[in-house]
Amino acid sequence: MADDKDTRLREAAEKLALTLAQGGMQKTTARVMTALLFSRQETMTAGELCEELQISSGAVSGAVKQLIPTGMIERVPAPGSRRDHYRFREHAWATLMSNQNAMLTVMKDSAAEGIEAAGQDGVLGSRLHEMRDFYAYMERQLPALIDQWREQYDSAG
Amino acid sequence: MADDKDTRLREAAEKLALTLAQGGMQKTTARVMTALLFSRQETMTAGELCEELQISSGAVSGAVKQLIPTGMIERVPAPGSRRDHYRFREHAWATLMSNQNAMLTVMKDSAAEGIEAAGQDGVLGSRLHEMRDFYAYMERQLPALIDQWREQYDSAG
DNA sequence: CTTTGCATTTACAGATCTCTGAACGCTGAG
DNA sequence: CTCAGCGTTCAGAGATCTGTAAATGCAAAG
Repeated sequence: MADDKDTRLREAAEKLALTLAQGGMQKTTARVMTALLFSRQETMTAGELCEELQISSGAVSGAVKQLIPTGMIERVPAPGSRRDHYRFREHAWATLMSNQNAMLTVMKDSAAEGIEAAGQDGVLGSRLHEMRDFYAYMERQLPALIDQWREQYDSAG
Repeated sequence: MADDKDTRLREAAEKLALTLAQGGMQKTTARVMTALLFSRQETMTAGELCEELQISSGAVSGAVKQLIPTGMIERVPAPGSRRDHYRFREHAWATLMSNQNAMLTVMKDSAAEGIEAAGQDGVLGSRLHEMRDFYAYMERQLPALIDQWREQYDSAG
């Protein structure tokens, strides 16, 4: 029974990992992330990840190396143990979306660069103008949206 | 002079393509997209894309095949010419962001699936609960944000 | 109906990426 | 100071992806 639910959990994790992989994320990286996300435990060691996902310790090391800088997971100091413990980070989703803001900035800047070279006129000018306007708008509004969610979520408990 | 600006334009296009490629988009697909985006012309033919990007016609065909379904570019009926003309689509950015809504739904559903299997309690329960709440919120608010931009942009002209 | 010009498809080759297994290095225990 | 137990790094094998060139398909023009 608990075993059955565990199976469903593992399947859900793998399914999501596959979707994320389609969307550009490294396959193993995605699997490590979803394994931590769908784990019943608070944290998992590298060894546990190896066994659960049937991958080498080198692969885990590499995945973790990609995940930590994005803020999705974190290394947890493990007193009394030499093994590294990893945990899916609190508010990771909000962090992830905030990181996407960087991409919005890139897009906006790229449009601005084009306008600088081509001017505001003509087909190209208006195309780039719309692009710059759109991303400037999103760049301003998205963080506000995330903050709103935080407030709403914190107050609702 | 115009040549100089054209160079800057082409460089800006390639630079953005590279960034998009880092973010998971196919390299050639990204190059085709940015070539159309930064083109002075309203539309470009497949042949022009081949020459500009120094790639085969097969590669163009493949890239276009990926780009059209996402709504980023469109095929333009070319009366009096057998060549296909392609154009960067109006409001493509808003479309692109709307498409991301599908991903938000996937995330929300995945969280819900996990909760169904694991319940709301425990570490896992609250982790998934936060995830579901966050994505449900974004799924509702993002389309509204895009609409707001449209209104603002249309009225400002 | 044939020809012509283009787009598309496909098989293949080349490049790239990613994992594994082993060597290496670090840190804490004894 | 040495050993044990990890994590990390690295070279190489394997798989995957992607672009090219050629064959194929299709549609308009003559």
